[in-house]
Amino acid sequence: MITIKDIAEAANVSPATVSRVINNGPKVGPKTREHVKAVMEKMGYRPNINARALVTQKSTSLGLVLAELMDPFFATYADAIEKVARKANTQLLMSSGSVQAETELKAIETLLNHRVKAMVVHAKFLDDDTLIQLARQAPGFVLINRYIEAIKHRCVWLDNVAGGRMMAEYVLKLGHRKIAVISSDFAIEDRVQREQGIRDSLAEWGIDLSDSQIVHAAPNQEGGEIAMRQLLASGARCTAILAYNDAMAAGAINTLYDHNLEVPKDVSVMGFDDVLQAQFCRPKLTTMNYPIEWMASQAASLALDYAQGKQPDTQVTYKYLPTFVARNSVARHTD
Amino acid sequence: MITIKDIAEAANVSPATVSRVINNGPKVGPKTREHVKAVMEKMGYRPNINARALVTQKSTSLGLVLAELMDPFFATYADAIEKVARKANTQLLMSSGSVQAETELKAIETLLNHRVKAMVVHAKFLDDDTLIQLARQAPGFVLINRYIEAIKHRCVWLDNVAGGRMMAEYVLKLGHRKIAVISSDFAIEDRVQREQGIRDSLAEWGIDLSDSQIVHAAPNQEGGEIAMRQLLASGARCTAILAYNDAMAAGAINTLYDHNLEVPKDVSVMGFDDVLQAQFCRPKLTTMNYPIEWMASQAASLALDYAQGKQPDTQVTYKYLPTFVARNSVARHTD
DNA sequence: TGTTTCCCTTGCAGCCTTTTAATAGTACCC
DNA sequence: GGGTACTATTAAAAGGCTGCAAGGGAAACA
Repeated sequence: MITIKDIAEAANVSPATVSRVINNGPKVGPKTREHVKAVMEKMGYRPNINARALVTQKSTSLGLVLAELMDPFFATYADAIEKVARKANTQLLMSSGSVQAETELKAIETLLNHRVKAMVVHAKFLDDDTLIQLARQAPGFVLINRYIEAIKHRCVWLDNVAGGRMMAEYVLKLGHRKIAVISSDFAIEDRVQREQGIRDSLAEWGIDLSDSQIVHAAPNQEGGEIAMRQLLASGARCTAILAYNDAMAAGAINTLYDHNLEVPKDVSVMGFDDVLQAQFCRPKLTTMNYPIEWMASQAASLALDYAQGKQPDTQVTYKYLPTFVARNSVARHTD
Repeated sequence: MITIKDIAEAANVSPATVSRVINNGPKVGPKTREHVKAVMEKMGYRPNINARALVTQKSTSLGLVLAELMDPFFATYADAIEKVARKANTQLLMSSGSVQAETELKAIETLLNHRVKAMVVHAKFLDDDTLIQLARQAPGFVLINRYIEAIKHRCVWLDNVAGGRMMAEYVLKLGHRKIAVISSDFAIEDRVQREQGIRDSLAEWGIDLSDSQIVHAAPNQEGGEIAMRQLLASGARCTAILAYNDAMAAGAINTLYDHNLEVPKDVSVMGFDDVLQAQFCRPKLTTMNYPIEWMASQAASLALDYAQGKQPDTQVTYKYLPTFVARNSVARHTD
């Protein structure tokens, strides 16, 4: 592999000059610059990013931690980050596998070992203290979909409680009173918060959510199917189902169809996230839009900014609200 | 940031010894090893991957080039690669944006600049010669979804012609004779090959595919809708539609519904790829399964092997065949 | 012509690791 | 106790690049 030294020799200048040409630095005469460029071109020079990272003490890549690319939610998230990275002329260093505390930690540490200064981290299993401590090690460490007070200016998160409330209020206003919840069985705060929001809202209308009206299963389509079957089997009659996400909602709809119940005529079903699946589903899902694209963009920009030494704006907070998306899976309830 | 030298000092040994402890190298006494380990733990040492990459002359990361993460096809592809990477204990260095020759080239060059030895490349726009030349620069350069004779042992590809044939044969055997094709308008070989396969098969049955029976549009749901509208508007009556991919098939179905045509009762529609969407669609899509997961795994393993100096097996070829997936969007045709 | 100024260019040190060749140390055998 | 045969350890160089401080040359001025 051909180095900066080879170029310097071939062009009859010093490595330092070549370096400056490469980095478009100042203090290089125009004719020298052209000449060096020509030599580089001719010899097919490739800067060694590793050497550069070593000497400059930082990696140009943007780190990314997520759970699983197959999940359309994460795909959207990763895609948004990637777009920011591309615009900023850096690549993504991806550390996937955030499905349990141990792997999550490993993913983040890998990025730190690479001396990545900017990273967007999706971590649901590590505890607050660990994350705070890790955040200290990279100036551009930004947490997405999670809020930790001590590092709040590095958190880009969704108000899940509000999201839960919005779901419940919507179906309540449409006349539904018998409401069931299909939630995730993952031990993460999102689901607890959304359930909380739903409970709060129902309580305000004087409705109590009994244990039989809330079932937990894996947060995917199959889980939705299973949960719905369980709900039907338990005999709990309801006119509206609030699902933890679109996949579960889609699963619930499948099961309902199998039981000859039409959506939304007989039962209304509401999703969350508004991933592509919500539009492919029949009927198209009424759901809450999780503005993950914006959030991810925001998080990536923030990470890049902090990595470059920008100080956090103490005024701003990066809390996002889901927005309501009306489609065809929820209908007014009339007796 | 704390370095190997700091550890060496604190532990009263030389950097070389520390290095050997880190890498589980030989020639270190057990008590020294333990001691050094303890010091590293205590001081929170993090190996500098960049320095390591510089001295060893290679990056441990696995490179990945693709078009767009949002596309479920690519998400599946990336996910499969990521799984292999994780198992091999390396991270992904992702260079996205392979949507035109220029960005494709840039993506690959970025990886080469990182001295990545293993990479899986999805490139549809660069010409053969350029790719051959680039492949020379990384021992573990593997091309996916493309076949180039000169570097065939580095190509993991799908037989698209055979795929096209299979589609056509299936609907022909079900009695369809009036067949239309909704294809992509991208200038890539896949679509040409699939169309070729379809034409070949039809020709064997004495059927000619007229120009009015094949329309091109963007390879997504909207493109499918547009193409289908165009087809209907042109008055070309047909009983079976062969789509370039599942998204286009789903779009076509939408348009058909809008025109009060039922799928598959009135018109059969067949997709390609078998992405998640094929299952979410109503009716569920009959389609061709593109074994991208297996192919991606294969490609990643191959890349890693080659990067480690393994010689290509000249006997083996990495051609894959799509498989037929029967669901509910295609029916027998009866007059 | 001699000096100053300014701009362009260079030499060198340093970034952190790995690795090779050499050294110090230990154990063993005769 | 001197020599051999290892083993554990170290010093030093290398890897490619950047950035600082300093050097060189030419133009401009006196």
